[in-house]
Amino acid sequence: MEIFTDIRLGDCKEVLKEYPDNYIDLIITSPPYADARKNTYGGIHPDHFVEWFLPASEQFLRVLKPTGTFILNIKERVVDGERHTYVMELILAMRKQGWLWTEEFIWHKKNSYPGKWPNRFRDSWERLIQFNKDKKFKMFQENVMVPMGEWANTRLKNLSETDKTRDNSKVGSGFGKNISKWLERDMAYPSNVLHLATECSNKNHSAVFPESLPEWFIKLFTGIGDTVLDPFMGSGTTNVVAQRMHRNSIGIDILPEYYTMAKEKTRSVEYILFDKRSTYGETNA
Amino acid sequence: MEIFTDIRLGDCKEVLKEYPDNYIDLIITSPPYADARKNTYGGIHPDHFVEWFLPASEQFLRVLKPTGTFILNIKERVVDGERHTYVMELILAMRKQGWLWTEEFIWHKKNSYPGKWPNRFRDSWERLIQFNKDKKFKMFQENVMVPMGEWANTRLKNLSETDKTRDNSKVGSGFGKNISKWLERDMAYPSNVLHLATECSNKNHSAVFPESLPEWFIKLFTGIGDTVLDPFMGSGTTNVVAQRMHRNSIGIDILPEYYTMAKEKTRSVEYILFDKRSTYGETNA
DNA sequence: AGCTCTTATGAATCATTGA
DNA sequence: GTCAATGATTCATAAGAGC
Repeated sequence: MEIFTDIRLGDCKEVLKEYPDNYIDLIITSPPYADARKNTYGGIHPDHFVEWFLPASEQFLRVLKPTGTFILNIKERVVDGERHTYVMELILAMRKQGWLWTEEFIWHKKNSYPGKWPNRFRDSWERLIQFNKDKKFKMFQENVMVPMGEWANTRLKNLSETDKTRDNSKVGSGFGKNISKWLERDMAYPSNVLHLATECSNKNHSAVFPESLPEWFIKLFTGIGDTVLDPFMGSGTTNVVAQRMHRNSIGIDILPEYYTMAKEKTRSVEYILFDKRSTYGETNA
Repeated sequence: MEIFTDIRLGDCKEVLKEYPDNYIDLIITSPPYADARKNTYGGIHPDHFVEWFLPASEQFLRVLKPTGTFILNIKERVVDGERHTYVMELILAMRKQGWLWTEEFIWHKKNSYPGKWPNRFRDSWERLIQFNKDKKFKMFQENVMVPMGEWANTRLKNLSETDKTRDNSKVGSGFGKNISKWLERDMAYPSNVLHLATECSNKNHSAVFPESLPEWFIKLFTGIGDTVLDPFMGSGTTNVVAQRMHRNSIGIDILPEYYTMAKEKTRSVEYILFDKRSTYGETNA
């Protein structure tokens, strides 16, 4: 199967006009946080973040399939001792635009930036806000099941003691079967809290997002051959991961440096995959 | 030192009118979630939650000291497949009332109940929203420091080798003193993500809140002899904890069952403490 | 190969200084 | 006075070095 990786230079709200309606399966992105990257993106002021973002999200709504999902990674900054309200205002405004606010995942950043301040602790979480066009959307929960670690040992033991008794007393019933399924299972569905470390390498890019983050959502919301969009791609992490997972992808960024970097990274992955395929092909096929 | 525990029956926005301005050091509460406890509290519809809450928060703002803090434990419900927006609307409305939205802590509920739904995973976090009256407020960060763990031992040893060199080269400087402080430390400041298990006992109360939750915030934001308020006390967990920690406390609930239960629990704690004191007194003093 | 040990650094925040 | 730049603070992770 052929898949494509479109790396585009330009403003996403303009570039996306070239794409048809209901075309994308998953949009996942981390826009430049308000005022956070003044040096690289020119600095959107927190007070103007919503009006800046809405024309883009309007295009996202148009190109997304009705069964598709939009995951927005964002966190409000502290401004003058308070958390700014632009994220909440954005969610309210996007609902008026027609989006459904389905869920909010928490990304717990285990290795958050150190520091000590008189009024607050280290900020070690970010929002992963899920929007949809329709109440019915694609979700492949079984693809992101996690091994039951210690959690299982303590929790399942407790459950099993009570339930095994009931199991014995109801031998042959459907209930018993359910319990045994539970016991045999060594994988569990995750919750809406993700524990991932930020990546410490990759000095080139100012907004590093660990590969496991897009990977998780691509597994959860798309199948092979589906199409993923990152409208603020930065160095193209999402596209690299999508390519590796055999998903089509589109990445857009307004900065030439990022465009070049992402082009480079996705190309090199192609080569690597090609090399591996040929190497492995000799021994396996 | 004498401390008091006031358990009151009534509507908090009315009862609080009896208390003076700038009187409370910490307000911590978990209001009846919109529509979540229809059977016990009469069910506030999500669409009317904000207008229902604002008269109460106005009183909270009045009775709180300028150096005090208000911690609101809340999570939006899923209504018709979407997360409802009443929490965000409440934050925006409370800021207009004069509150500062200082921070949002995440309570990660490690043992949230397992379950499976077609469109979402287990909800294993809640918001702990911090509001203040003033940018300058009391905070005793050192009271909630956490052990650094095994890993810290190795790391600190490693650091010391590098830093001792620097120390030697700058003998007598303030820098050297800093390093020695580092070496002696085995505790680290926490972040804004709290990992607590929910309590599974206490089936009587419909909004169970583990004792460690009020305990953490009482340690962080109050000293001995300060006054804590829980305006939707439920079974009185906050007051029991405050009493045990030698803080004055006020608990208010509109339901006679909770009033009675909280009266009972705070009284029995008094007795237990008294018993312990007399018993231990014989052997120790 | 598998360990342990070492080092660099990540979407941070606040107070102070300078323009 | 307002706004921008600089310095101080200090935790968890992974990549790299060493054995």
